[in-house]
Formats: sequence, structure tokens, C-alpha cells
Amino acid sequence: MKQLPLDHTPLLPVDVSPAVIKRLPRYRRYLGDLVSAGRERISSAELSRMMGVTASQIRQDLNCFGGFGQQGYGYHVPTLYDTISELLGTTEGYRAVIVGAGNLGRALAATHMFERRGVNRLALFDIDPRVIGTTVHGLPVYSVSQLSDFCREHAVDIGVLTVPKEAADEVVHALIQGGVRGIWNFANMELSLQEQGVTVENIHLGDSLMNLCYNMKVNGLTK
Amino acid sequence: MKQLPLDHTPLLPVDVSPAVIKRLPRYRRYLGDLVSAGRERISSAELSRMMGVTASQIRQDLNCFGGFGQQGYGYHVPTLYDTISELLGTTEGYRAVIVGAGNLGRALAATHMFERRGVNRLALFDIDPRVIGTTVHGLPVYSVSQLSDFCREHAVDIGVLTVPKEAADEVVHALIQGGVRGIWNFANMELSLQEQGVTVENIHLGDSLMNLCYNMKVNGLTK
DNA sequence: TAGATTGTTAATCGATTAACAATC
DNA sequence: TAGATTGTTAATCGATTAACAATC
Repeated sequence: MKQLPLDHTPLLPVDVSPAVIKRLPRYRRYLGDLVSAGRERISSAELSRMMGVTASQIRQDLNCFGGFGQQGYGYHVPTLYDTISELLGTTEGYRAVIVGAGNLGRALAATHMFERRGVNRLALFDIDPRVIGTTVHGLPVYSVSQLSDFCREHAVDIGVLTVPKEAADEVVHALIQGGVRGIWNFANMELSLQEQGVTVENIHLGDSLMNLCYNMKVNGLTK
Repeated sequence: MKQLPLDHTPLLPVDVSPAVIKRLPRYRRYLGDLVSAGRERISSAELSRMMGVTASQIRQDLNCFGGFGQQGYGYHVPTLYDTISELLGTTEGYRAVIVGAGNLGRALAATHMFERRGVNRLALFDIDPRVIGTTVHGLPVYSVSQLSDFCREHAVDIGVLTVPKEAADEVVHALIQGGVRGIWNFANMELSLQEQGVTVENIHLGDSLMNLCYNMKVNGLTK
């Protein structure tokens, strides 16, 4: 398997399948709970029972990144948790700004979700003069007109997009001008900026709601 | 293909693969845009270019639910949009309550996401006496102590869970007592209530953030 | 009718699971 | 050492794509 060296361990294989990567955060959550509970070791069999997946899948998945387990023993919980966390980027020291201080932006400003995953939030940005200059859950709110400059000056990596659809294009432009490398997009539209070397993660809450409704319909029939 | 009759068209096949179902809301979004733009017809080839998927996949997916297209013509946009919307449950008249009037609950109260998908929100619930009795974005806020009764009386189908982890179990219990059939879970924990015949859709925003970070790392290496 | 485009089958690809030898 | 459990290969399963006959 081709691996590119990082400036620290573990190595990050570049060809791990998307299906595996999508499961890593869930492993991290369960392992985090085990760490909190003081667990030292766990076998793929026990973890598989907890998570409702096959032990085989767990061993396959973890082995994409190297042999973290030990035959006859299982996996060392704190080590595995730290390794997966690092693989996922929690030690990169990413810096983020939230653009849009509406309801969703404020909700994101209030959570500890970012810092718990090693992402540092620096500020909120908005166009409303009534909120510019205020502080929301400890974060200063600046004018969108300063967005590019701020991102450059503070080496911001991630822009969190919670503005209305109509404002998205302009904000995205400013973020890219400012040198951000990733966009977490809550605007109700799809962004794809791979050409420009920007990583995008689109959130579509509405799609999730539709999925719930569909599954409710199906479950209603078969029961 | 086995089909169970509904009380209205279209028929809902019970054995469509999860991969297909997950794509339906995205089709609906693109078709909605086309409807707004006044488009009458579209071919799988043109839609595939717009959406960045293969035409083959589009035809396969749509055909799971019956022959919506016409050879030599393509698909009739308004009809297809309406059909997919109905398949997804937008005409079921589902009723929802939001439990938790914190930042996220308020953000969800503010959007038009629900009504745009045929889901009617009736109320918010919270335990904080300072917000109980107030109105948030047009929705009344009631006490969680009334949750079960309210759900029964108003035939609530869906509970949206935006309470802290610690409160989740109790609220879930009340929702099930109240007869809800679906839970949209934003609490940072996994619910699985299939045994009890309740459909659950878990949202893990943190997992999505981790995915963004991972992809940023990988893209940083290969560029 | 001729051209376009679907519906559908068959081929390919990728992901999951089972099995077991390696080994702690 | 014997027992437990991983790492890894091979088998299975499911999802995607290609191809083309059917047909509007």
C-alpha cells in the first residue's frame, strides 16, 4: 500500500476507501467512551457487539492504517483512540471561522464540537451591523468585508458556511481569497471546489429529514 | 418486485436498496430547481451532467419505483419531482415537535426546511421555565412534562431531539409514550429503537467535521 | 419513419464477510 | 505451553456501469 510520509506518525495511506474513512469518526466516538470509562483493552469481537457491526469489518478497517492490535490481546484502547484521532486530523491545529451569525451560526458557536476535535474557532462573520462588534458565546463577530484579510492574517484553514444560499458564492470567493483549504457547507446548495484544491463537506439536513420520512413510511408498511 | 399497495399512487416498493434511497432527496433537490426554472423535460444524460453521476445510475435508480421516463423523450420534470416528493413522504402530512429550545432547537424552529418537505411543526418543548410559555419563531414553547400528552392529543409523528445527551433517554421515553413513530436525533449519542418500531435518523455533525479534516489532510498530501 | 432515450440485462467493480494461519 | 485474537486471504455479496434491444 502506497504511503506518503507525514511529519509525524502515524503514516497516512492515501488510498483508503471512502467507506472505511466514513466509519472512522464513529470508531473514535465509541473508543472515546471506552477511554472515559477507563477501559484498557478491547477485542474486535466485543467492540463489534457494542457497535452493531462485524468484528471482521473492524479488523479490516483498522488494518488499513497499520497493525494496531496484538494477537491474543486485542487493541489497547487509549492508543487506538489517540491514533484514530490523529489520523482524522485532531492534532493538526486547524483554525476555523464561522460565516453567518444567524441561528445556525450561533448554535455552532455555542457547541464544544470543534475544540473537542482539535479545531480552533477564531471568530464569526456577518453582514448585519447590529451584530458586528458583539460577542457570541465568546467569539467576536466581524464584518464579512474583513473576511479575506482576517483569514490570511490568522492562517485560517476552515470556513464554516451558514449564510443564505444567495450570499454563499461571494463568501466562498472571499474564503478562497483568504487561503482557506476547507469549507464546511451548511448553505442549502452544493459546492464542489475540488478543481481549486479546496476540500468541501456539504451538509444537507433536509436530505436527512427526507430519509427519516421515507423510512417511517416503509416501516409503517412492513409492520 | 414485491410491492405493497398504499392508499394512493405511487406504489412503494419495500425492497429498494438503501444506496438508492439515500440518493432520492438529492434528485428531488435538483428536480426542484429545474421545476423552478420552468423546465418541462430532461434526459438522464443531461441530469447526469448536472449532478455529476452516471446516466446509467439515474435510470436504474428511478426505475426502482416504476417507469417514469419515456423512450426518446426523457423524463417529465414536474411529474418526476412530484412523484419523488410523494415517495419520500412529503404528502403524508407528518407532524413534528422539536424537543430542546436551545441554540440548535431555535435554529431548527427558524428554518423553512420542514414545511418545504411537507412536515408540520407544532411546538417546541423545554425544561427551562424562562422559555416555557414564550414563542420562538412562531412556535409555542411548552414544558417537557406535557410532551407525552401533547403528542397523543395532536397525533405527533416525529420528535426532533436537540436536548443534551443526559436528557435524551427520558425525552425518548416520553416521545414513545406519546406514540411518535420517528425520531430525528441531534443529541450526541446513538439511538437505535428499531425493536420498538420507532424509526430513527441520527445526525452526527461532529463526524462530518472529522471527515472534512481527514479529507483536508489527504488533499494536502497529494497536491 | 428516423432519432433519441429509456428500461433492463449482463459485466464490472468495490465493499463486506468468513475463515484460518500467524502470533502474542 | 495453550488460548485468544489479530492480520490477511479468499469467497460472497451488493452496487455501479456498460451495453443494447425496446419503444416512444
